[in-house]
Amino acid sequence: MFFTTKAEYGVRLLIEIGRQGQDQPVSLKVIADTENLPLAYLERIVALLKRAGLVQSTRGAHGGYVLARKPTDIRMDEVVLALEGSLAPMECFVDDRADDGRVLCSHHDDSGRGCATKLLWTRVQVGVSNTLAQTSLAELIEFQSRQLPRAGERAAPGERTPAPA
Amino acid sequence: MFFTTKAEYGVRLLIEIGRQGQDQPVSLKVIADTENLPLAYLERIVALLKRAGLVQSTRGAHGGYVLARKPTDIRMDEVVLALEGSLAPMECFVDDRADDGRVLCSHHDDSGRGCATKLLWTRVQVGVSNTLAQTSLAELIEFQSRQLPRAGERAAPGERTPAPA
DNA sequence: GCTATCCCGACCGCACTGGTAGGATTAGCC
DNA sequence: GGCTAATCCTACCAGTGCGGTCGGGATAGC
Repeated sequence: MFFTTKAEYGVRLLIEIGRQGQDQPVSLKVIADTENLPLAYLERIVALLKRAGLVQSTRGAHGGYVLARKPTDIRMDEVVLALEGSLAPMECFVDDRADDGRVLCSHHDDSGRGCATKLLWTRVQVGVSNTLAQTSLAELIEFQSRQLPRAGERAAPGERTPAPA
Repeated sequence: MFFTTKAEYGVRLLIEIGRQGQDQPVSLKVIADTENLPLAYLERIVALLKRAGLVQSTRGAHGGYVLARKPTDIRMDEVVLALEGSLAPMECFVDDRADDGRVLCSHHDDSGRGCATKLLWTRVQVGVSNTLAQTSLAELIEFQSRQLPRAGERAAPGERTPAPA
């Protein structure tokens, strides 16, 4: 597994904000309750989303968070990048370059050649990035709403949707 | 970053075995020296590759490892899967299912519905898997050989290939 | 002023990663 | 038969980051 719960919780946060926050801000407490997630931890995660300009906050009573943009304009590559800090599939591949732009690859810096593994990880990173970019928050909100027809509603016990392949 | 050095070192292992081991087995010592990697650690990594049937070993003096198949028949999704244990992008997504095949998702097991995040991580996993599957060991060996024209040879000091975009 | 909420830094246990140590086993070779 | 080169195996260890908690400060509605 390579993404942490930051990505999981953060995406859920956005989905819930999108679903419940049409007109007024959504408090973390509500989300923590409905999603059954630790509030204090969510606070730290939503800070990442705010820093990335994906949500806006209102302080004080009846405060909370709203999406900074329309859900159709929020792509998941932005979101995951904000939450995880990087989409690089390998340590030696995170974007810390030398001043001249050369990529530092610790195990080949003596020869200075482009390593074959770099080719591979580049392809992976591009693939992940493209995949995430092709999913918008709006799509996930819509998917979620199909699963739970109305906000707060819950499936009747025993009536479980068969896993959609 | 989400792959560990196991994947990095393991892929390099295979490349070196493929490059140097046309006729005779390649010892880990040689690889550890040429790639400047810790021998004892490589031992544990190559064990993963052997268990997955990607390499074969010969014990004793002049022993070492050879590829179990032609490099063209070794796809990187197999390799990374063997090394990392899983390609699942999320913990709640690793393939440990209930007996009936239901996927366990810890945060939604009370409602039992497919979560929207699952949709997202599924796409990512398929994307990564496809990307890796489209790269064969042969391609990486060839790439590496272009960088270092002959085995053991090294670029003249100062003559550095410009990073191939 | 009370309370709900965002905000922020410190702290903490745990698991895993990356790596080491030491030895057992196997096999070529003189 | 010994020496040596190599695979194999288990245990160990330090560091780091993850997931989570705690306490408190700032802010705003009522």
